[in-house]
Amino acid sequence: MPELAEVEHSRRIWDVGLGDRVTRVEVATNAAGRVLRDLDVAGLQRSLKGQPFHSSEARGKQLAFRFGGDGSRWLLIHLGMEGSLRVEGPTHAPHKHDMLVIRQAKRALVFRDLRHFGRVRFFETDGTPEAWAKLPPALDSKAFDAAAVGDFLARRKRSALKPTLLDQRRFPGVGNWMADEILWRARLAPQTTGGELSAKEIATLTRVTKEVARKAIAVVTHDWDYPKTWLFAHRWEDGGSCPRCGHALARAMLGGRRTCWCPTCQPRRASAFGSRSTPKKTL
DNA sequence: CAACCTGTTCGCCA
DNA sequence: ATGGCGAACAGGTT
Repeated sequence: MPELAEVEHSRRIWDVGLGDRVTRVEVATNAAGRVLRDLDVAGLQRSLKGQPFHSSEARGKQLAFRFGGDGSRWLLIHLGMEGSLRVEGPTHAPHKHDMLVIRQAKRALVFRDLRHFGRVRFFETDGTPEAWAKLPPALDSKAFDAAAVGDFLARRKRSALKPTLLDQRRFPGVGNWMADEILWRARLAPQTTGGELSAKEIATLTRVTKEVARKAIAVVTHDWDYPKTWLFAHRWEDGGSCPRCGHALARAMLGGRRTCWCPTCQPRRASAFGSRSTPKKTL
């Protein structure tokens, strides 16, 4: 479940190969039509061969690995649902779900994706590839503020907050568990609609989103052990209870996603009942 | 063994 | 044009 923090962690895994030259690039020969769609494989192999690994960057759930002395060769990877980056020995024999194997003299940098929900793209350009430049403002950026969140919620005033938080165009990096963690901290029921929030609640939601993003990255960087004070540590358990008030956690499908919340810390509003019915009024 | 789960995209509908 | 929502996608696990 690669979300923002796991993606940032994944980025660092390949960093052991920074500065070293690529000797060879191998791609999955079968079952990779989806992950490698629109990828010019021959062009990628030709372009990376002999080039040093220049730098890496993560934005939300997106990863960029740049190659070449000037970093002009951009390998963009999205891990999908269960994709992972790994470092194997120089003689690594590709696993059947290894979508990409970038060989260097001392190691192999591997992108493995069992579910084939990931995506690999490649661009060679003097500037920044458009696919990278047009990514939305990161959660920790100044542009991600209460005004931006408020605008977004205003356009989704009848949508539940849970699916809205999963929208990568405004909340890049937020995934299923982060969305639940954010709503729990903000004391907002996941069924609450965007139009129901006060200005103060929008400010809280924005602040908490930044906080969860920052702390999740810090946790992953240090010991990968999410504190028991987080909803995250309890949401997977059968039964689990709220780490704040001890009440039994509630679970339901919302927007097609398994959702966990505390019914007492995150009370539903009267107007939220029946929110799945068709709106009778539009503006 | 069919259902499940996950993030994104796509298609359809209003 | 835009929002909302369900289906599709892949395949290991239950």
